[in-house]
Amino acid sequence: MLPNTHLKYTLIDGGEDLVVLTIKEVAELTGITAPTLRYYEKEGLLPHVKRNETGKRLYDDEDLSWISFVTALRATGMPIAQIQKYVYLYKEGDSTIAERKMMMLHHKKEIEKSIRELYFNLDKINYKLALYDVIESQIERTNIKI
Amino acid sequence: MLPNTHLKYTLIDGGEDLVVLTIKEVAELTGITAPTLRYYEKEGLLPHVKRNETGKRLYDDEDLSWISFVTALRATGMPIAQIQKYVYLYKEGDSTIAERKMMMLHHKKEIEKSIRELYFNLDKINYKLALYDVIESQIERTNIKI
DNA sequence: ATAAAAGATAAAGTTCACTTGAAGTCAAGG
DNA sequence: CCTTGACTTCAAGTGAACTTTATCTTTTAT
Repeated sequence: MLPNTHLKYTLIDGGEDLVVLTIKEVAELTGITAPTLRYYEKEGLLPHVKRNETGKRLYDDEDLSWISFVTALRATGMPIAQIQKYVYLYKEGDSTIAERKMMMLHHKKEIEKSIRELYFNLDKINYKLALYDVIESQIERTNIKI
Repeated sequence: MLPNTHLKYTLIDGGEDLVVLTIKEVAELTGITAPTLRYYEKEGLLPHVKRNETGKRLYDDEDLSWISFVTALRATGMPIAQIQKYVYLYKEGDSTIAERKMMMLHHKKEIEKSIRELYFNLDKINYKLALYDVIESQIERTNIKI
């Protein structure tokens, strides 16, 4: 028996054992559904996800990093198309580092703008809540029961 | 000639002059397109928008307040359906004040959660940017030209 | 050995929030 | 007068991001 053949998801790669996960395990781990993982991959958001001999996806550490990164970009409102472009540049290699950095700088500014706008609008909600507090204290003072 | 008949958009209401705006003017003022204003009204997000004799919309101060409020709710991610519910409760009258306040408190918490999540993901982007800085300084040290 | 579970692809469907188009009415300017 | 532009309604269309369905293959468990 060859070493590690009893371990379902272990590959030998340059003498280094790499644990790989099935799509189901990644879905449970990340909270992203399997269909969405397949969709992201099809759209080119997840480069170099490997397959086993029969075509089933196997996710390694690097894939998990990509998923985490893509999730952060999505959660901060970056459109799929822009992430697509970023991954395309990444695949182009080191000559695109400057452009990728620019994209991230720009996105950082966008996130900061979103945060500022949320605070601004939160103020309006807080003002509304303050009005409700005034109404409540008026009701108390006048002894009106609801 | 009756007073004010030369002013297109002025009504006399309880001795008080109220300036009212056309949908086009409101669109320019708020940045919300006329179709969206109609859509919001149709969906019940804007109560008591008046019309002139021929059915054209006329927006007064109170309508502008509602638009501003609805805009703040939308910009902070409240779905149309929930704003609908809020306006429905508003129309029900004072007996729904407690529930409306609860909705706003809950929404405030959601906004605060969104802000926390944005900061959390902004950290990841900043980490990525830091990596790019490291790469750049490496390039400088080794005198590699791109 | 075989039934059930898990994975694959491709295409169609869903949801949300608008946006656009079609067709008609109304007011102002040349 | 009559054309132009701003309004109206209602219905259909759009785009983004998934999600679901159908059909087929592979793996796992009894």
